[in-house]
Amino acid sequence: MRLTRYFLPVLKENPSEAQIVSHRLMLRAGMIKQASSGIYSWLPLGFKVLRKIEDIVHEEQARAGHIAIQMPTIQSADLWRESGRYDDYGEEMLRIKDRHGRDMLFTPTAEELVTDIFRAHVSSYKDLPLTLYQIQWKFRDEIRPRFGIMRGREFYMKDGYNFDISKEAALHAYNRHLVSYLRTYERMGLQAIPMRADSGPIGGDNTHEFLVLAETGESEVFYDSAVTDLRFGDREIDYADVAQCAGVLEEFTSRYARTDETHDEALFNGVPEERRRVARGIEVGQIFYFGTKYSEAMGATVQNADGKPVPVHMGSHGIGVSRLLGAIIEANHDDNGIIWPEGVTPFHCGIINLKQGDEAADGACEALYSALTAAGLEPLYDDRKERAGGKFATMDLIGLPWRITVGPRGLKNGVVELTSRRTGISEEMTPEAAVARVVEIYVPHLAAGRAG
RNA sequence: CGGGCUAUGGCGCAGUCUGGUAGCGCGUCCGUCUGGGGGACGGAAGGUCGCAGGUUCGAACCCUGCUAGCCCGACCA
Repeated sequence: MRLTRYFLPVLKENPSEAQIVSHRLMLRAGMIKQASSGIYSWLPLGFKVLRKIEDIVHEEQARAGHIAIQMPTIQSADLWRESGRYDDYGEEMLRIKDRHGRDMLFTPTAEELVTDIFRAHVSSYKDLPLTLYQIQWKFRDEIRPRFGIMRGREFYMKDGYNFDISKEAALHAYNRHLVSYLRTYERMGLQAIPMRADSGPIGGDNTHEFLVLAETGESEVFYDSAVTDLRFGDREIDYADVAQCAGVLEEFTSRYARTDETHDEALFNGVPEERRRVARGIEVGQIFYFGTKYSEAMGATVQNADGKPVPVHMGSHGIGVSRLLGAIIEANHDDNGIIWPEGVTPFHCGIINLKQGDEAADGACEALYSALTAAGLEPLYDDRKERAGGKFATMDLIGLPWRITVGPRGLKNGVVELTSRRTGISEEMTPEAAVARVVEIYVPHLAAGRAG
């Protein structure tokens, strides 16, 4: 993309409404625009990152054997009355009446609808296990939206639902989700720590929240610092392997790690003092096993091997897709702007032409642009007739992890400059070497996507 | 939902107390000189001052009502 043809309305000054860094930077980098309280339009740069995150979630869901569907945002109240949640959910649920006066609602989650789909079409244990998921807009009418998209009213969320014949099978699904979530977050450059959590209105006993440590997090968290040393890495995983998935769960959840909701001071004191940490975290996902709560209320049964109807065991699992943008920025920024992890960056590499109109500089930039594009990468070429300072400031603000700087001075010696946004370290090299290096950097990230 | 506050050009703000031609900085557009971290100079566009009513010869400013948004708290993925 050439910046002169793109739509990137960056702001030099901080909008007064934004309090936390991710909100400020998203507004300044021209990623979002508030439409009303807690509701945002996604501008090109923000939308691009949102889709990158969404792609990673889809890829990892597919890898775990889960199946994508799409359910409506506006639902009839009838199903919600059937489960009893129409009254339980409270003011947070946005209720709407259609022209006939029928009660409708804007979905805050979809257990009822997916259970309705299931009971209509699945009747045999042979069709299990089954996990259906969607990535869809949700609405929760927060009393007080804040922190930009981190706590908006409208938000984009992956919600998945597993259907299994037994508690044992459903717990495997639970473990499988935990594993797939660890992979998902790690691909986004995030460390999200599973912590024992509270189930809230979803119900159920088994539940973990995934938290990204950040000073601006809304939850107070207590953990054994040993959990921050855990990495999923590139280990091979067989999602059908019950013992292996259970092993990962054990590895990642055996140490103390809880939010303030479930914090137990006595247990926490059992952690060696030098490893006890109290911090704040942003919740970016949660997994639940809730058994037969919805299947019994809504009659979602299958016939087992003996021909007897039994209610299915279910769980639901969410990833806050739009919220992840905020969490990623909270965890990856400096005074000059965002620093995108390679896995989610809107463009792989920036190209700065220090002297637009200079024949050598223009030509070298065009050649770099073509070479990167041909290698399957998306560069963002700042071809504006701006001064160098302005170009650097914009590039730093929008946070592309790699930047190639091209100027007449360097070109006289046959070199351009490759700079890491994260470390600030620059290296001079030939344009060909710079392209090769950038391509090499992205090889694992592109491969991770294809493998899904 | 309690408490506090705000609304003036795309963004940040002054002007309101004390009514009298709507301003500043940044950004945007045009031009010239520039050119390796937001440069200089010259020109220009852009605002029914959140909405409705009232007071007044005259309202961004005073009065009444409404709406929207922000912050703290409780709540929450």
